Amino acid sequence: MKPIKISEAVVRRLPIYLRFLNELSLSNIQTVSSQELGEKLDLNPAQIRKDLAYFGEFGRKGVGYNVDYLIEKIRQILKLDKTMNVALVGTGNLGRALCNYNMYIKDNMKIVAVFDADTSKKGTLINRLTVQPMQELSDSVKRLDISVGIITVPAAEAQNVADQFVAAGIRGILNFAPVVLKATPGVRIHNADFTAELLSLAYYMDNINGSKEGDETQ
Amino acid sequence: MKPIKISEAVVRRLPIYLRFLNELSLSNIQTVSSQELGEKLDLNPAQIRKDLAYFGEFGRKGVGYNVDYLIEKIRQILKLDKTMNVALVGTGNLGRALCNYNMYIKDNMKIVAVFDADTSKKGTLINRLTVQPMQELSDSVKRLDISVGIITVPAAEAQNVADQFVAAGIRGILNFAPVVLKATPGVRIHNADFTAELLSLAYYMDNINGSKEGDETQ
DNA sequence: TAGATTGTTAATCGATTAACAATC
DNA sequence: TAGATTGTTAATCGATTAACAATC
Repeated sequence: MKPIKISEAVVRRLPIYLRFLNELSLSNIQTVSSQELGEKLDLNPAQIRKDLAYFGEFGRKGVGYNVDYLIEKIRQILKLDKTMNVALVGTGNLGRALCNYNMYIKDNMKIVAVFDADTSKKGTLINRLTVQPMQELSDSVKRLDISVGIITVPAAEAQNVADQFVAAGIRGILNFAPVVLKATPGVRIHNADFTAELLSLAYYMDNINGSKEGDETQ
Repeated sequence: MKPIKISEAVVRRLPIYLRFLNELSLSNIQTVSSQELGEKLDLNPAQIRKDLAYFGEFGRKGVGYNVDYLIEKIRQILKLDKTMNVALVGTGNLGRALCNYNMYIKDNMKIVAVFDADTSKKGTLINRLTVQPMQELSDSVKRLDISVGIITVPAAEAQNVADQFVAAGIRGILNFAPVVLKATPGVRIHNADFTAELLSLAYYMDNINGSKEGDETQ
């Protein structure tokens, strides 16, 4: 009832928790404290407790969190119980790799349709999916109940693809192209921007042990 | 001289600025204001001015920023003038895609060596690079002056690979595996974690227009 | 009971935004 | 000169951390 706004930072940490909890569960560990989670995930224990407390009282004082129960709860929060259908546009190296991946995405999402603007690729098979031309995108999205779009086209074409996704009624986009995309407010865009990660990595690398010498910029 | 600490958030925005400036430069646009940048990049103009001002006075009051000059400056800040050599471990779909990519990485980084723990892959060619066994990693890193490592192995093996990178003297790691890695303080780790992006995307997608109904968690 | 650990409030820290004098 | 826009300080906002009562 109380409409407490949950910050993005919090939501972004949930998958990190979930992953590690899954590891623990596989090792048959039944209980974990915020202290232990914090150590393993490089986070402050208080932050972890606070994050989880936004969604309910999942722990037991003096004991900690039940691993499997917490997994179940986080999966509910992230809506990983229901599967979502995904369309991917752009069958370059990265796009094809993602199609073949699929195991990772399987957690709750499944690529069910693949598109490419290059009509010469029409009909090509990628991991049992037939590459379709862009003209079929809107129809397929509706017919296959696709709610998420993945963009793996060159930067220059990404906004155009995003527009087509939005027009087709998609509600979430995972964008691998190195551009800032615009969409209507109802559509959520997440960026998987490893080129930016690589560029900013260089910034931190010249200083051997954290201190800089002779750098005019600082 | 004054050792002002520049926050991560600031450094992470620099590549975003750089990209858009490159677009402007290609369109022969010579000047841009923080206002225009803000509109295109969905950022507050004051934030952009503040970010840039950490590194120097790059703009002209009443005029704006000279596009090419700003590009040059940001490239200096991010150290994109010098090329860095990169090693990649894990020649699955994603690893191979990245090797074939390379154009994007070319900005300042070049994959010069590829490794895989699977010895049956030894000698395989990927985009003109020969897959090497892990035993050769340390030697190659030193011989080829490699300073960055890319990890595209399964989660379970990622920490082991990271440890080997660190032992070999690498100073920056781009990690694609869905785990939190530990490294010694001198080594910088950036995560390219699209599976986490995908998981958190689902969270935001059930609410058609931002308001939720009947959700017990909030 | 004593020890441990949560959930939560309060304190701190940091980042974003607003405002405006300086100046092109 | 008038209009525009920076660089920067101050105000605001939000997120992280510390602290501790509640309680298992």
